[in-house]
Amino acid sequence: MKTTVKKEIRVRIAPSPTGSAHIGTARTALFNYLFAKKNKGKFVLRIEDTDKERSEQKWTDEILTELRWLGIKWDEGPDIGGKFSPYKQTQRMDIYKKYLEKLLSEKKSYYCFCSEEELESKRQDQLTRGVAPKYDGKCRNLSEKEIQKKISSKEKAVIRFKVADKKIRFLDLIRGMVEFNAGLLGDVVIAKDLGTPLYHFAVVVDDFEMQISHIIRGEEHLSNTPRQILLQEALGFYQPVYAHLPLMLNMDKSKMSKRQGDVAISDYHKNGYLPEALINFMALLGWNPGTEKEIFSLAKLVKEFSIEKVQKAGAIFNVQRLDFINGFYIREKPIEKLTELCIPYLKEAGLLIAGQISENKLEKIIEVSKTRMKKLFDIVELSGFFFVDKVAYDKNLLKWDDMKDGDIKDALLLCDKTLSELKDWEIKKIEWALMGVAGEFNRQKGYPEKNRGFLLWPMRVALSGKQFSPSPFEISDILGREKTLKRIRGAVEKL
RNA sequence: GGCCCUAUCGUCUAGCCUGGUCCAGGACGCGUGCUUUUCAAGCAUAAAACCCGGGUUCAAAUCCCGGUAGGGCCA
Repeated sequence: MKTTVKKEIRVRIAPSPTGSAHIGTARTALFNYLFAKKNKGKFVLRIEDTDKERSEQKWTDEILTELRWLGIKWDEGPDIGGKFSPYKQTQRMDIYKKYLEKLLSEKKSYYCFCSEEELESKRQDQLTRGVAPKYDGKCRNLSEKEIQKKISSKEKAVIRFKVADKKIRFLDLIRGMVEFNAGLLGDVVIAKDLGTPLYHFAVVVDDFEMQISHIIRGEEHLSNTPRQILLQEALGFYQPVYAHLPLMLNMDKSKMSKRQGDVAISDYHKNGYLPEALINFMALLGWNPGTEKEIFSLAKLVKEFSIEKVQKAGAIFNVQRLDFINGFYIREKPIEKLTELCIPYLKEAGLLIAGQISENKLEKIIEVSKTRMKKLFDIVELSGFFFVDKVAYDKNLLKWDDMKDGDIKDALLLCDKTLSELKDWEIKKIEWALMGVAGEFNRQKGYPEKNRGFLLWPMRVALSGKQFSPSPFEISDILGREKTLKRIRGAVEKL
């Protein structure tokens, strides 16, 4: 067995463009990227589009877009130097054909003429007998004559690989020694014909041709590994080093799926998760530096990463934790940057119309809202009331504690009066003025003196129309005198 | 069904290799308190776990064996 490990570290991810780029692809990409950068190696992106029917260019484009968004850069692959080949399988068919012919001529694989129905009935039979279903090797030893005859009479055929009946052991960087009994597998179909290789065959060839040194991929591929190793041996290839990453799981511990939440990277992108937050979160799903540090930039991850510290067990993709990390990164963002990021969401919601609001004011809005944001999209709900002319709300919301209706009105009238008399419309002055009259208001009404809610809650609701919002001072400051007074008077009229 | 992988608070995990410092540490979430007009943020604080059963040992989360459970792959 050749286990010549390549000196140069080269890793890859090999997504199929058959649907929206999956979050699992992002995680695998991240770990490959970290491993490559950590070891001064190369990270290769290969698009596996052997499945011609289901592969589409738009999905390839999406993979590229989302990986770029995440900041995971590949060193070789599509779009590097404007070239797409040699990393697109559909453009490499002659290579697969060459190896397929080699295997065939060396009798390491063979044409199989068994029909679907025949195989299916055998399978059922094996199942009912309680035996593991596997191909019985019927076409394994057909004579050259028989083969030629069947081919010339255009009988439908596939190409099978002779799977040796032996034990396959390999070292997995994460799991240690793993052992399989290949004999249980049965001869596997590696191509429909010379021009149509199947996944298991194409990966093996590509990984060799691209001189991949380490194959870091999801655990779902663990049981595919022995047959790939056998194929490598048959073709005289070296054996790359394997590392199988723990899976990302649904809440019920099954493999992450659409049914139970978002699985497309673009879903997270669109909802306003920050790439750095998603990266940080995903890295910590299955990896831990062994310290109590939890916030890592991509660059820091590269520094600290080591594949030995990767966990073996699958990890539940806990959105609550992602939200926390995302909120953390949002709060850390410089305000100009954060504003820039929020603008598309406000525009999309029809709240922000170009030129209608000054940049400075917009930044203030984002600033007072950001502690409540878990994701960028939240800004719409959080700050909508700043952008509209009239706020709609139930008048019962104006009531603080056990306030009487008349008192709510008086509170609002007092706010109106106090603010109307205010000379400079500045946040601190607004606050001082209102705080200055709050105590007296409570005394007159017989409310506990220090509970300013009796004055401020009705005002805050009048301004925001919301149960939760920034303080009335912050809102007044941003809204400006005219709008503030208008909203307060609007509330009075409701009562 | 067969094969393989996995197993520490509800969740992500530290500790396990090199047994004692672990009546198990951190974080999210949840509870409480402080701050406070609200919510959020911030700060403080509580509750919360070694899958089970044997063994080895003076001593086991840590080593060994056997179960159990969950997951993946194959079809």
